[in-house]
Amino acid sequence: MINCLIDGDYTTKDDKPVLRLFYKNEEGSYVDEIEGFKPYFFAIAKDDVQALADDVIKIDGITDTEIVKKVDGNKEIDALKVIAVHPRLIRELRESVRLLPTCHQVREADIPYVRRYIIDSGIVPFAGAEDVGLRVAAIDCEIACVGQPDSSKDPVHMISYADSTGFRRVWFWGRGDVDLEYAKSCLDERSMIEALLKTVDEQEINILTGYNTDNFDFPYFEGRAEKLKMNLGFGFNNEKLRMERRGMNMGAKIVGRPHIDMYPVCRQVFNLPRYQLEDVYESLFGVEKLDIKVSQIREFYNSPDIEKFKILCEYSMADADGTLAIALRMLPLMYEMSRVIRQPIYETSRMSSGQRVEQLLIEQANKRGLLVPNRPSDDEYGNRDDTKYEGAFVVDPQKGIHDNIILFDFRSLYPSIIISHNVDPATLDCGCCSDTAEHAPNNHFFCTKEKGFIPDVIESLLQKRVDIKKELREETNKEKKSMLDVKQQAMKLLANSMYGYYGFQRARWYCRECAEAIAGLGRVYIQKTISQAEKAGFNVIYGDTDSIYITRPEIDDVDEIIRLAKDFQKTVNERLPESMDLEFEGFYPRGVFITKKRYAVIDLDGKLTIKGLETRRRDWCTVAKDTQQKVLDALLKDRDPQKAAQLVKDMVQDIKGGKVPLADLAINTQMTRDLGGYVSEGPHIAAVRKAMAEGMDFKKGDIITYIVTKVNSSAIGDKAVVIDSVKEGEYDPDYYINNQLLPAVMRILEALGYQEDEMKGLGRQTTLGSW
DNA sequence: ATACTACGGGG
DNA sequence: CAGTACGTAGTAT
Repeated sequence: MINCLIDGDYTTKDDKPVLRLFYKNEEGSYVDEIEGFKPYFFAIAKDDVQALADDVIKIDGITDTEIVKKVDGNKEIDALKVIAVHPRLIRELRESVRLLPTCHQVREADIPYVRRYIIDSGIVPFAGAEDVGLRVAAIDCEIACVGQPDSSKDPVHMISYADSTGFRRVWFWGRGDVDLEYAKSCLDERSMIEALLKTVDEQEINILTGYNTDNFDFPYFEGRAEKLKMNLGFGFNNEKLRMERRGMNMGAKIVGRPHIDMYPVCRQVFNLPRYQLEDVYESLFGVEKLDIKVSQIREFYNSPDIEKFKILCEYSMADADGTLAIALRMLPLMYEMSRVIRQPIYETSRMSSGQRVEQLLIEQANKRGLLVPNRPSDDEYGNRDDTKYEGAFVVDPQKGIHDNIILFDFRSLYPSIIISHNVDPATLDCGCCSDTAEHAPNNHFFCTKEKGFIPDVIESLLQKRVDIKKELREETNKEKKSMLDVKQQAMKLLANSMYGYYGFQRARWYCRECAEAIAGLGRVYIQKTISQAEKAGFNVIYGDTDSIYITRPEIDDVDEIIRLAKDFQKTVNERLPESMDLEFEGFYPRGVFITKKRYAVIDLDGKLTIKGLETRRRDWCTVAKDTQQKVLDALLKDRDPQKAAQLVKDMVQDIKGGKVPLADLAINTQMTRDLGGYVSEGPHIAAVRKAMAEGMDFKKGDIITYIVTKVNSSAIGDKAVVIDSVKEGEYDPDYYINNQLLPAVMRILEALGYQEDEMKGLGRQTTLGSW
């Protein structure tokens, strides 16, 4: 019988912690309660560990101490294991211990109780997840409101639901039945929400998913539940939904029935210019998902035309269906990640790659008796150098438009470098190998006698990956094959993150010298690869750290180019050590390269990858965003720089002529605090102050929509006026040309030899035609 | 020059 | 709840 751990938390009974582990097996779901696991951390003595032990045991709340042998960096030491009554006391206790005169420092005092238990117990979360029949449901809600949805006023009007058993529903209220099989009319908002809760429970759902549900749907539900005095028992045994702060975002935590928001997962795994549900769906499945404009939700919900209302139902259903499809594709990767880093999926799915690597290292360190380094304090963090390493490989791009581009990726080279050179903070510049070890270009070297911890961890990851790939080759069952493929992907993602982790300023195992050494050593391989590419007739147009873009300008036949590139890749990989791999990342029919870190390429499906040029934010006006998009389309789709330049010139004239509608010039910025809370006030707040003087009302959380008007002042704030107080044509053309339109498009057109003055109709024609 | 504030996804 | 992102860009000061 496989018992698959899907979640865990703890409660308190008689002032003692009780772990609750939520499992699913073939027979159903159950909870395992565990008592008696005591929280602990470590203390290191100034000089006398026994004296420290004598002091520590006197502190209230500490039940026991134990002197244990631990390895710290490369020294073996006597550490004091400090055992406490309850996890919630740890914060205070670690301070008391840290301040003892006999104490040098405390360690591992910030590892949450449940995580610590999973590490110590050896339990693997999501073991057998693919075999116990986990049930996944996706939900989505619609609010038919004017302006910003506000949970204290606007009710939820529609909820859609789709689960992995094939059950689908759209619930709504305030309208009569429609002839759609899945659509059900409810009495009111309350009974609609109750229908959702009941369905989740009756369908025995294990994993709840949604899209941006952490920051929208669930907080909104919570606001409504407060208003309606309802309990949101989304969890196993009706455990309540709980919103928690995770950094600057929210996390919707549902105990026993983990909620996985697909938005952060997709951001992690895919590289797209935008991450709207429609974008992700299309990039995964290659077909468009039904989509309607936000303003149409209210229009269709209130429309007397039943057909329009039906479109709204279909749209809502498509959102839940689409989210479920994405979840079913992505969750296996998250299950495997959870298994490898041995953490609950709620946390795993929301971690950055750095945090995942760190979690793996914490688990592995514990297994090997190594003390985990502390996280850097704010001071240490600030002092860690974030300038670019000298060793990193970046070349200035060949500016302009290029055709038929191949992207190769070196990221997979770095794990092998870490292993072969034994790159680790504890082996760095050891006392014994200065003469014998090979020195990296940054002049550092690594011990050749003692194997480092991190190289060892990566080696076992890569070994596992080799084993999985072998299994994969022998497996014939399609489902099992894809399961194995996901597993090897997880190993690769973790192994490939380690280089970045060394340079990550918040890392416990931060080591700038290590990151620099890896980049420097990698450069040798990269440069060798580049000269091989050039020898093979390729033109290297851009390279940055771990990737190169190459072309064959003289060949027109795309298949031929791809064939040559793959031949080249094969030759390179044959000469590389076995564990190293140059990867074929993609083929792009066209790209425009501007400067380091700034370029855009288009793939065969017409999808753009844009780096360093993004203006797709609500604090840019539509004119700037749209014109930039049109410029990129003209360059990448039509290969027509003159068309790109002309449409910018035309837009400049339109703006100058006062012809652009205010809606296209509106800038949206959120008021994130109360008026009194600002130290520095941006244009949106200046606009709010003016509007309030005229009797309008604004509050924290509102999105301020403003126009920059013609006022004789150099401060943008003086010119900013909320859109309702501005008449058509009363905008400041200079601002929109110089601060919105041109910044957005010139970063691209510059690379093609165009200058600002020319766009404004001032300068002469310069290098036109030569591009 | 430095500090502050905002962006993403969702309706 | 033993844990509070992230990297970057525009504007104010």
